[in-house]
Amino acid sequence: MVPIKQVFPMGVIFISAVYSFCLRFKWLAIVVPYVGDSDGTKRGEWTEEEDRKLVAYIDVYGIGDWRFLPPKAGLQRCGKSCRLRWLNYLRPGVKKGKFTPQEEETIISFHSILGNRWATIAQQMPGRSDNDIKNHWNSCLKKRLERNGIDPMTHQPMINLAVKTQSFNTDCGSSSCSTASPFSSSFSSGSARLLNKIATGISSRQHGVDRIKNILSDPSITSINGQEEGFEQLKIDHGKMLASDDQTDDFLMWDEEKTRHFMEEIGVMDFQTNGVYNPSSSAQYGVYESGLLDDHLI
DNA sequence: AAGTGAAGCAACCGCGGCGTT
DNA sequence: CAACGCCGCGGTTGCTTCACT
Repeated sequence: MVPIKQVFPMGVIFISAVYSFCLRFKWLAIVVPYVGDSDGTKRGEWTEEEDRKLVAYIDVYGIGDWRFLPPKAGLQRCGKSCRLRWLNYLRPGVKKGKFTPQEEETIISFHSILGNRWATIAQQMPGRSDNDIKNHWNSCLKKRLERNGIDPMTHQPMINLAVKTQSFNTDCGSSSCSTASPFSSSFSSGSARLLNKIATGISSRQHGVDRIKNILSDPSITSINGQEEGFEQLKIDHGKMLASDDQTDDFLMWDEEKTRHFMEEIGVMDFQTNGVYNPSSSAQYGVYESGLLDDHLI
């Protein structure tokens, strides 16, 4: 008879070994089934069987009401999860694998105009889902731009912004103002919000893809000068706001009127309707023109 | 060989817009 | 016109893989 003192540690080791083994080979889902929500809907990774069911159902009945699709298809998933799985993975023509340099260039170019409007950007890239593009941006392109001294939100060299931000931090006597980073998070997030605000006005559900293409092909914003003027004005306005004491997240303070004014200045509001966007002209945004994003960096 | 961090990817969550009642 | 519910979008999280030490 083995004393309990000796059995217990052995048992613990055995159980953890089994657990690790199951986890490593994804057998845990079988050994310990994931229950999911209290209503019985399953969550987590999709199995091949579930994929087959979803594809088979959509092949026959097409995409209808996502709410009622799961029970009809014999799936214990919520409609949202089915939709996501279909759009990002199972949909015919969906392109997997690495992004080509051309695709990356296209993403950067569109992002410089549209901001984080991933769905709109995805419409310009057949086969790529918005989730795919978003993931690639967040995990790769954004960091690459940052490494090369380009603010991924404004698509402008960060050096100027850094100087301005540092002066802001110097002016700010509050201990809450971080001086560790050369870039103010509030400015970055503010810029992002501004760009998204602008993009919201010209893209997605409010306006069609054709209209966005028109914007992108508009000579008034494709000219480097026009763009620089716009950002110069942005920086001037930003500087003015920094001078004021009571505004830390300046761009949040922009109302619709001010945003519209800025958009008019950079020529976004008064666009013409002709032409098709050409990714090869992405140098127009100054990113490549600056020489900071050379071929070897891509 | 083991540990650790970065990168990549899949999926979930919460919110806002829009259509319907 | 308000309330409600669904859908789509963007942000975020968590897991796996890979590279490096």
